[in-house]
Amino acid sequence: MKKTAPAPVNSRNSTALRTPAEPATPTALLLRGNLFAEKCPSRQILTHVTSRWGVLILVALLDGTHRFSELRRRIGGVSERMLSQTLQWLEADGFVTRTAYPVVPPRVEYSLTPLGREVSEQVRQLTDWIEENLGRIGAGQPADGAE
Amino acid sequence: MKKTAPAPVNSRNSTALRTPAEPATPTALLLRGNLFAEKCPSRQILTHVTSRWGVLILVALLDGTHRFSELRRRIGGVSERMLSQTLQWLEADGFVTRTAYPVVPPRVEYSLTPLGREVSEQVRQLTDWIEENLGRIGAGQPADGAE
DNA sequence: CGGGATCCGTTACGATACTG
DNA sequence: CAGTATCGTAACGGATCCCG
Repeated sequence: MKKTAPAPVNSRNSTALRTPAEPATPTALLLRGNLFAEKCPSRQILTHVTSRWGVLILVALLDGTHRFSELRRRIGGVSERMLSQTLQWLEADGFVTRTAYPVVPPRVEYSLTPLGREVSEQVRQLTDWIEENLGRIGAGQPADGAE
Repeated sequence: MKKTAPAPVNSRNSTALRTPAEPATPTALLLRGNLFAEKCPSRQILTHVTSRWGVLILVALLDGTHRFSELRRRIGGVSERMLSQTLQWLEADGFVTRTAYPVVPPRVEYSLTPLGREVSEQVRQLTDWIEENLGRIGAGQPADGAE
């Protein structure tokens, strides 16, 4: 009997991923619980999760598995480059699962891990708050129209 | 009777502040409730709140008023420029109150507005989650040591 | 002396084109 | 369809100067 479904490949060859900034400073004090410490691992994670597209990706994946192009279409304004990059960060952090089906045309699906679902819930609470309180925000904001 | 305390000046002259990116796209569909729409106001706010330093500033201000230099010292790695810039965003959004005392040496204090306190609480829940679950994060991460 | 506006180098970002 | 490579642009980060 032959395989009807191609064996999906999870993750890629674990290419070492680094966060963009964080230029490394002398004092390497790892204050684990201190978010404000520059070298704290939590800062790294926070950078990924709260990155411009990370937030939207996590929230988007809350309603289930999505393909690359679906995410791209859904998240307005994201470039392929950044979508790919951010997904790799989140995958390396253990928040997102990447499943590639070796078919043609290629099919890659992204979904949240149990851990990822937890963060996403937290992120979602934040975004929900913002959307619900939009009317109260920006009192006195110059409404950027002119440069 | 003369004033014992100098009159503090709240906010500056409302210099028009714009977010860095968001290059303006053709379709100006304002889907108010849709975070994924590029032009949605909530995206603007989200960008400020989840910006690299915005998160840390909001959390830092949760325990009360802080001076500029205090924030700078507390938030490891932030430059004066970015701290100032981010504070201006948050002020324009109505999250942060800037109070400048016309004394010498100058004294400027930043604190959360009631609205700002609400977002900060949301942000805090996220950062707390990250710190508490650090041990579970990064399973399989290549532990980037060399480049 | 504290804060932020300016100049300049570095780096991430966004768009396009190309590969599997 | 799902990315990676390359390049131009613009934001970021640091140092300095200026103002109060």
